[in-house]
Amino acid sequence: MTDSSVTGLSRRERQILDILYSRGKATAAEILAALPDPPSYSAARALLRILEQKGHIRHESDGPRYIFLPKVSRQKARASALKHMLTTFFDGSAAEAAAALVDGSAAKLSSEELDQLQAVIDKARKEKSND
Amino acid sequence: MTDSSVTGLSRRERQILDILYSRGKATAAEILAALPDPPSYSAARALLRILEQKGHIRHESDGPRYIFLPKVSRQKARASALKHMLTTFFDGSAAEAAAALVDGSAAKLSSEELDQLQAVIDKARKEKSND
DNA sequence: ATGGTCATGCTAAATAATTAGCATGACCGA
DNA sequence: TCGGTCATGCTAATTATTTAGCATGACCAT
Repeated sequence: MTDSSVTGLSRRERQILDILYSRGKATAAEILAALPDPPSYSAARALLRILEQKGHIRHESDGPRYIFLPKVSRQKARASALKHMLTTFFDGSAAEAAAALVDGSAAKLSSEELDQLQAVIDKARKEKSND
Repeated sequence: MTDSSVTGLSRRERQILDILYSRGKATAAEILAALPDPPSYSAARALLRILEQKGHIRHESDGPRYIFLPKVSRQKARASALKHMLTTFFDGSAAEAAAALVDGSAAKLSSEELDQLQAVIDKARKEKSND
């Protein structure tokens, strides 16, 4: 896993890739609309071409237009993003990060969500005893 | 909270800010050493000057050299980074993100850490009942 | 006190990123 | 079938970023 998957992207490239990861897939027009401080359509297209050429995204044809998708799965991208976040902001501690998510003002978890998370913890405990 | 705090940085600027957030503070030489594909010392210095001018970092004097620090607290930077990560990779769900942290291959949590996290969840439940 | 080391600042050049312009082709409705 | 709309691709120019070079000053050891 190269670090350049994160650091190797220019600002616009990142913005576009973020949009694609949050939406799963999108047309050029949708991406343009979602871009902060949106440039011309041409500019967006050019970026998409570059991203594709670099191997970060691919496209499918949907009739007259293209649908763009990330080439690396959301799962994998997630994992590297989390890892990067851990080392940058949490001294590598997943526990602290998880706590910040539950505790943090950014989130209000429902009791259902708390239950789910509880289940994940219990599962982790169980797996631990099987070592 | 402007989005540009994230998207408004160039590649090198981000790399440097990440280093500063992960270490808390650093000298120019340390930052240079930590940079991926490190440029010249002069180049690193120039970036630091720009970041300072843009208001992202500041410096203190430690004898003959400067110590650079982020201007926005780690806490706040954390919060925006988490938020951004949630919307990009977890459909805004903090619960899913927390689960990924506990469950994910990126992390092996100790039972102590699991206990801590458990406590945070219990606390959240309790606060919920006080609504 | 002189030369080496290590820090700083500033500036200009090279490189990379971003942008818009224009050409082309498919399709649909008048 | 003609004209408008909306896609596409390619290319060149602008703008931003990144880079290294050089000057200066402090400090330490010879």
